[in-house]
Amino acid sequence: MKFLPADEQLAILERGVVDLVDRDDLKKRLAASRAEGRPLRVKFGIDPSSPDIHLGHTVPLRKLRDFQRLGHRVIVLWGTATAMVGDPSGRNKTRPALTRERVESNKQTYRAQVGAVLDIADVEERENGEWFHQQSFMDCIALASRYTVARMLERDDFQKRHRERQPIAVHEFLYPLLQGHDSVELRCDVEIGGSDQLFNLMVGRDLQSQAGQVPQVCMTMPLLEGLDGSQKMSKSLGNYVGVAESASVQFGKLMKVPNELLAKYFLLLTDVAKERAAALAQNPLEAKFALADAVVAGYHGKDAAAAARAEYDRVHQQGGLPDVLPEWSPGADFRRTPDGRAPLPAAIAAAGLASSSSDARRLVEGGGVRVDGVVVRDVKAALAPGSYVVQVGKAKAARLVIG
RNA sequence: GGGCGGAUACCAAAGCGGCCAAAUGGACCAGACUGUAAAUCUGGCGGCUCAGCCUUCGCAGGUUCGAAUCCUGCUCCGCCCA
Repeated sequence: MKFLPADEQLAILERGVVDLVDRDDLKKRLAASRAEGRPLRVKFGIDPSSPDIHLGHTVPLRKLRDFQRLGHRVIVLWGTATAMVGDPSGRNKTRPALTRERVESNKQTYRAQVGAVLDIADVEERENGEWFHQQSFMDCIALASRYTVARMLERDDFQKRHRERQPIAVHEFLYPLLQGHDSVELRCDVEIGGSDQLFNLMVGRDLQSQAGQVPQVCMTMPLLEGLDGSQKMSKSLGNYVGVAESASVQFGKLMKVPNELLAKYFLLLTDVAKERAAALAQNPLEAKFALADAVVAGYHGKDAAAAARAEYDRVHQQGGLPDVLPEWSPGADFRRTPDGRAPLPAAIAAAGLASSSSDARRLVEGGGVRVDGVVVRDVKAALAPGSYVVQVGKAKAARLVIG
């Protein structure tokens, strides 16, 4: 493996980072690695605590990919042990512990999605259960003895919770130690994490030096705000773009990114150069198209991205229909009118275009429902046998076939 | 272990015997406007065979013609003292 000169690598690796502890150290290591032809060991820990990953998770993953492309050894550390503790970072309360089975199944779905960003075949996959599931309680005490309460309390979120008299469970104090110990076990040169992870990463340095290793370089990436523009992207908040979502869904969602966030999304989710992103920013709509194009192409390919764009154009700018129209027909238990027609609200709900027939009824009353392109406001409307295209709002549509 | 306070819809938070499917704000949905997004305005926001009916206000009982509102027990949470 031939490595690029250290400063060239550094230029790529520095893109988008928040903290780099420290830069000179990284540069030296890159130089040494090049001289010796030895790749750096770069760790990123993932606790499989929720089943799907979204663009927010891909920010550090993309950084790993940079390392991977530069020829370094990328280690994805599955936190099969730590997931059961729960990382307290950025949380204001203790989170529920997961079962071992749950962790394992989450890991499998995660793994497939991580492969969309990294070359998974060329990743060293490990899990911290390898060592933690073996260790005894005495080992745990030994680990705990390496750090003081005062130092643990330096952490912002612990400090805050302590000040506000929010409970901090004792095992939460252990989390940073576990994560740090992983770096010792793996002899990491570099660890990557979200910017809320800096403390945990730094603990790794301390534990490494105590173990006689050279402390790792810590690199943190920004947390990505979701589509609402304010809160961290998360599935539970519904402001996310999932890695596993279809091209047209991803495209549509990315077109909803707040203008203010465009530059950040370009920086962290695409390889588009800063200058080009700045030039694009002159025209937010075009910039957004370019962003959606770049991201969607990364997960689904250029053709799918182009198709998604054409579809978006048609659906949102011309009020047309999506490419894929789900089809629905009434089942045997669907209640019809005496003359065999299908009541519109019930059909809309059954077809999944509304959450309930009451909801569907309100949508009809509110003028949000079109049948074959014509707004229907009559709640009592019913569909005679035949085929209809029913649209709810701009983006939801289905073909209803009444037999 | 002792004392006090609280549990209301997705979240926050009013209501404290009938006028309560439950004020208000946020989130969300639909409409208008807009080349995207934002802002603004309008309507909606438990369910149903919908001018009516049914199920909700931590859980289980009780009082009452009538309970989210009163009583009893239970569960959980917060605060204070030890």
